[in-house]
Amino acid sequence: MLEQRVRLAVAAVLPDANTDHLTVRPCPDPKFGDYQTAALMSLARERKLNPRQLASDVVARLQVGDVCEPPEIAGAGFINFRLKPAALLSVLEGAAQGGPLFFRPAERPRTIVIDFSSPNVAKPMHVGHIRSTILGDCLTRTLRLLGHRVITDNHVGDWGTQFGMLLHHVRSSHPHAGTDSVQFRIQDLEAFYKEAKRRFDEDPAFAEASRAAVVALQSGDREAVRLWEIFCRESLRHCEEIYARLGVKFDHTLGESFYNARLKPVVEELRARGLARESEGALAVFFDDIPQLKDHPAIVQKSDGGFNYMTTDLATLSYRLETWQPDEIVYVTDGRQQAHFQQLFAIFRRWQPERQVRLAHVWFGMVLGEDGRPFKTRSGENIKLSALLDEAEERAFRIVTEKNPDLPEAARREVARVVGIGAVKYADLLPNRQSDYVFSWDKMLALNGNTAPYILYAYARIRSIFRKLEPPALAAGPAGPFTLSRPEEFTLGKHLLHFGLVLEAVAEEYRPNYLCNYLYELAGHFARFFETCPVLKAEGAERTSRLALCDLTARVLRQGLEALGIQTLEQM
RNA sequence: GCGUCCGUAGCUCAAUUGGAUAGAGCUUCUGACUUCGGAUCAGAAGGUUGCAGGUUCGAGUCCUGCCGGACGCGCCA
Repeated sequence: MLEQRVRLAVAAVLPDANTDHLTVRPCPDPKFGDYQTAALMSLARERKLNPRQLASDVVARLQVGDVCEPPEIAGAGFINFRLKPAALLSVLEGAAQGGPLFFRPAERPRTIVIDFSSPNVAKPMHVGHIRSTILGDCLTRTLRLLGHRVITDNHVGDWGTQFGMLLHHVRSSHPHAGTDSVQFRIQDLEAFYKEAKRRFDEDPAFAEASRAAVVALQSGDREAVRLWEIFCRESLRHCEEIYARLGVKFDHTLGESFYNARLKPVVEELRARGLARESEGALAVFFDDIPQLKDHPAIVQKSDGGFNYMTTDLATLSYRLETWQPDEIVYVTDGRQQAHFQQLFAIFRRWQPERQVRLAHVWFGMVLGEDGRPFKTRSGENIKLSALLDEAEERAFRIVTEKNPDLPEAARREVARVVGIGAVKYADLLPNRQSDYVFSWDKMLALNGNTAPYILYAYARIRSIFRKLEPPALAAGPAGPFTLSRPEEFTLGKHLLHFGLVLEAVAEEYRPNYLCNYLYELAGHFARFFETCPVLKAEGAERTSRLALCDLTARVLRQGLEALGIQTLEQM
C-alpha cells in the first residue's frame, strides 16, 4: 500500500535505475521510522557513488510529503520514512469502507501451472506427501489471491514398472480379481504392493513375468488395463478423501499414464536432434557444459526400450506448454529430486530453446521424528496421512473439551477438526521449506507460541466482540473517521498495511513461512492492543475506530489463514 | 570421491536474500488479573551465528579452507 507510494516516488527520482531493485521495506526497528530503502546503497555501489551523498540527492528531489514526514538519512545511507498519521488513517478508513484489504492484484498477472502432491497409485498417502500437498495448495491460494491464473495439476504416479509386478501378483494370487464381485480397498492394494515387491526381489521368474505384464499393460491388453483401472480408481478415491479433509482441490489429475503415447515421439525427437545418444545400451543426454551435471547423464530411454521418469516429465512439460501456454511451471517436490529437475530443465532448454517459460523447482526438506530420523512408526512403516489427521483432530478434541467443556459435543468436534487440521498445516508451513523439521504434536497444538491455535484464538476473540455488539447489525458496517491514540493502536494499524508486501514475498520466493510469521505477529499485536485498549467500553469515535481496527484485523487474519489453507472459527 | 543443502540461545526454529543493537516460542524465574474470551499480557535470564581466513561502508547471509551432519550421484519415481 503506502510503501508502494514511497517506492514509486523514489523510482521517479531515479528514472534510469532498475526499479525492481528499489524496494522499500519496513524498518527493522520502529525507532528508525516505518519504511526504509536499504537498496539505495547497493545502487550507490554499482555506480561508485558515496551512499550518503546519493541518499541526500534522492531526498532533495523526493516528493512524498503527502504520506510521509520529511525523510531522514541515517547510518551508511539509509533513507528512513515515517508515515504521517493522516496517511495511515486514510488507508485504514479506505479498507474499513470496503477498499482493498492492504494488497493489490498483480500488475502483470501470470499463468502458472503448479505440480504438487503427486501420490502413487496402490500406496496410501503418507507423511511424505504432506509437505508437497500443503505447500502446493498454499502457493496456489496465495498466487490466486494476487490475481494470477493458476492451474493445478496432480501428476499421479499411475504408470511404470511397479504396475507389472502388482498386476502379476494380483492375478496369480486372486484369480477372480477384476470381476465385479471382488472389491479392493486401499489397504488391500498396499498389502499387494508389499507382497509383490517381496516376490519381485526374491523370485527371478516372478520378476520376468512382471516385466511381461508391464508390456501387456502398456500395449493396451484389455485384461491388464481393466485391473489397472480398478487400482487407480480405488487409489484416487482414497486420495480424494484426504484432499477433502485438507480442503485441497486440483484442476487436473493427469497421471503419468496420460503421457504414455507421447513418450516415444519425445525420445525420437531428442535422438534426431542429436541431444540424446546411445550409452551402455540406453539413450542418454550428457551435460558436459554444466559443471554440476558433468558425469551425471540423464537416461531418457532404458536399455530395454522402456521409458522412465525423465521421459514422462519431458512429455508432461511439453504438453503443459502446448495446452495452457503458462508463463511459469512450478514443481513442488522434496529436495532429493534437485538433480533430476536440473537435468529436466537443462534438457528442455536445449530441446525447445525458443520457449519463454520460467521453470521452478520448489523443494522442501524432510519431516523427522523426535529422534531426528525420518518420521516413521515404531515398526518402521510410513505414517499414513489419514491416521495423522485423525490423531491431530483427536488431540485437538481433548484440548477443546478441557478448555471449553460447556460447548455441545458437535461444536467441539468441529472446533477440533479445524484446529487439528489447521495445526498440522501451520506446523508444516512455518519452517523455512528447505530445512528438515521435527514433527511434534505438542508443539503444533500448543496454545501459545507460534502455532495455529494461537492465531485462531486471536480471531475468535475478535469475533466474540462483534457478537456482543448492540445492535448486531453494526458489526461490519462502515466506520466513521479513524482516531488512533495509543501506541498499540498505531503498531497494529501499521502492521496491517504490510499484508500486501508479505503476500508478494510469499509469491515471489514460494515461501509461506513469511505469511505464517506475519500472521503470528499480527495476532500478537492484536493481543497487546486488546490488553491495553478497551473496545466495547470505549465511547464515540474511539469506540468506532477500535471496532473497525478489530474488524480489519479479523479480516486480514482470515484472509491470511485462507491463503495458508487454514479455516477460521467464530468461537473455540 | 563429486554435487546439493545445512550447522544460529539448554531445546525447536526465524532473520523479507548483503543492512542498523541476530529475533520468537518452549523451558526457568518474577509479575499483572474477581477476564470486552486467561487458549491472555508484561518483565528477567539465556549468543564469539561450528572453526580459521578473505571480500566492503556493513557478513548469520558472498568467497576459500577445514570440522560435523542430512540427502543425491545411469537405466526407481
